[in-house]
Amino acid sequence: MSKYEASNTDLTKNQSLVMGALSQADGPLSAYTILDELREHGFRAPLQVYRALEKLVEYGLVHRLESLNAFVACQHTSCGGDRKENVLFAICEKCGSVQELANDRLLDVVKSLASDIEFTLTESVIELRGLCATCKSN
Amino acid sequence: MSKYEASNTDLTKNQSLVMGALSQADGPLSAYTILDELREHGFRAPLQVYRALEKLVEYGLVHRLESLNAFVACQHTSCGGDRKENVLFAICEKCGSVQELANDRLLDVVKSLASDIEFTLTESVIELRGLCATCKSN
DNA sequence: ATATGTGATGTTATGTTATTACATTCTTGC
DNA sequence: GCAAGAATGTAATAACATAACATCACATAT
Repeated sequence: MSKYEASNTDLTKNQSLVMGALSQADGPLSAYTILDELREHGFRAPLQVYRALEKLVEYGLVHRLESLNAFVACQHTSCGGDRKENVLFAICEKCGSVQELANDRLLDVVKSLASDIEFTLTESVIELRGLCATCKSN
Repeated sequence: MSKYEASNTDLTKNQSLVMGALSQADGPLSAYTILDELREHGFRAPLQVYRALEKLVEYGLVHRLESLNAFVACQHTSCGGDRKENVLFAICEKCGSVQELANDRLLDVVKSLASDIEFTLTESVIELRGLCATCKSN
């Protein structure tokens, strides 16, 4: 049973549909792409997607990629709602694939930097842009 | 003489106007805010702003903040066009202020992470969200 | 069983950010 | 002068996101 299915019980109908679309996708999707995919399931307005995404992000099941204005299903067991400083993404600018990484050393550095300037960290947006291994070698 | 004025010679009229707006601002500005500020100088369409911003970002005089869809004047002597992996921003969610930091330790970690997954890094987007020292204490 | 509160949903309209397409003007080197 | 390339002007449209308000579904207290 996948993480998505395990959490599914708690999701509303719209949330499940959006989660399903993101889980099946092989990369990030924009809200409007999700909307188009879900029209056959009765979706009609962007807000239906955005509202579901808001909750899914809150639950840690979905991440928003700021540099793409897109959303991607969490690739970890779960990110929970409380570790928004600990995750980063490597986004391939050729094939569009996204790898999600969690790294404590990075978190340490980020926290230390924040502390140097007395900045109280609530969330960190870390998105690496470049070429994935596959695209690099092709 | 400020960095902005020093570089000014090489900028076109529209680029100078946009750079001026960003330099005078005490924080990040959206492209449309810049447009409104420059209407009195003859600006009429978003593209005039976006085209100037594109060049200014290329020259390293301006940074784009992905999590705000906004732009901010570079706070360093200059960022050049070639160090797009080495800069990060601390964005206060209360007052909107932005601090620009350059940190080699962070860069090392990011490079090491990228290398772990054989990811070829071309740019890194690192934006810390939280409260600045001033807002924290008030 | 009814009332009421809360969260989710539906719908329309609108606001905000960014780009496409094409015409014109301004430089710069020859 | 004049050709090539950069910058600009303008209109239209695409893409992303939210406001405002009505309705529905369901839990639970009376």
